[in-house]
Amino acid sequence: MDSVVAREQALDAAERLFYGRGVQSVGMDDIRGASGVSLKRLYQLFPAKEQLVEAYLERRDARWRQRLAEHVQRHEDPRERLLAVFDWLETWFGEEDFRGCAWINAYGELGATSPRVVAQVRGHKRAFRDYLAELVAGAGLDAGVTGPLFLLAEGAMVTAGITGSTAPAAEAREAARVLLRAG
Amino acid sequence: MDSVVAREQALDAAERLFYGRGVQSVGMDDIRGASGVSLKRLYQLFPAKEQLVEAYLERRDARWRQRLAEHVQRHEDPRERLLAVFDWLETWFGEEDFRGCAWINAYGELGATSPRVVAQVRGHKRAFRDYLAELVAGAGLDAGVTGPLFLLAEGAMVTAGITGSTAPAAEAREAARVLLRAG
DNA sequence: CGACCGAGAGAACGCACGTTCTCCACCGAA
DNA sequence: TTCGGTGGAGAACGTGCGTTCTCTCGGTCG
Repeated sequence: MDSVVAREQALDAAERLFYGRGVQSVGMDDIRGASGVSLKRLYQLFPAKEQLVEAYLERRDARWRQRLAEHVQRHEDPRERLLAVFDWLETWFGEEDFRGCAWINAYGELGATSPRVVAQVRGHKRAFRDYLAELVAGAGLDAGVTGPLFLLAEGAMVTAGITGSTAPAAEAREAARVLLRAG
Repeated sequence: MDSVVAREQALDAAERLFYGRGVQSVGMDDIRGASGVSLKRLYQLFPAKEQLVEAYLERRDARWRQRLAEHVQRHEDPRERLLAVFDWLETWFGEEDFRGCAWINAYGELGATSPRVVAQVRGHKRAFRDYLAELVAGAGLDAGVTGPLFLLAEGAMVTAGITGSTAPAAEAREAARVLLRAG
């Protein structure tokens, strides 16, 4: 059935609007207007707004990690792969609609009131950290460098979002290079 | 007049509630209930909720940076002072009501809709970064290490908030130590 | 052809909340 | 004592929004 199409369209609109303007300032009616999916259908697909938010974060998580992995896999050298993470952050930060990390923003907006959103955010960050750990292991490095690399990446995301600059990615990459050499 | 007292009480309540539950889920009536300051008075002191939010962030910024500086100043050695920043982060993360960085959270919640809040957040982060730069200069280090130290601190704040653990502070401190040695 | 079923448009409902207004009790001055 | 004004409690107002309901219409099956 094309309810799967409607679902995709709803999620497309939700992602664009929630990410761009924040969750709370976007009404279900805005989603309907932007997606062309009627309210009735929206509530059939997602029994409440919170579930739409959850689905938005979930789908974005899958896509985000896949895009990152695709970029990283283009490199052969295991150490280059680690640094490629920061290169990818830079291209992400430079995208026109970049407005910071969707999960960090969602945590700031809903972390105090929605446990389900908190779970999504923790899941996403854990997955990202695990992915870094894989890359670290693949490069034969001490597992202890995973934490610092993760913190550098998180700091870069937050700072790029707040300042609207891509520079934090290069800074983080440079710091990562030093850490890998010294650690 | 004790309008200055009322102002302090209002800001005390605002800080407790806004930080603990997020800005949007706290109503002006909640502020009144928690502060004992009547709505009429609240609106005399702050013409709109947004200005109360602004004042909350501003006062918290002053206090936050003073607490940090006080802790750092207890150390003599300039390099120790830099590391003391991360020690202080750890005690901050361990406070009972810690819910992440108030400015990062505020940016996530209101960054898309309130330019005044964005200005507060940028101002706070710039001040923190400038303070780190001072410490770096005082230790006779290359100014280029300021950025990485800042990113480590930001990453630690965000991660401590999301995971509810103090561990990111120690991780960041250790990474900072390595960077200072290797840079 | 006619009756039913699904879906869309959008009105309606209930509630929350930012902001303002009303009413009244209190207190200092003439 | 009376008058004016200050401030508090809380009702009232307007709006926005999450969610549900109604009405209508097009299509499909008997």
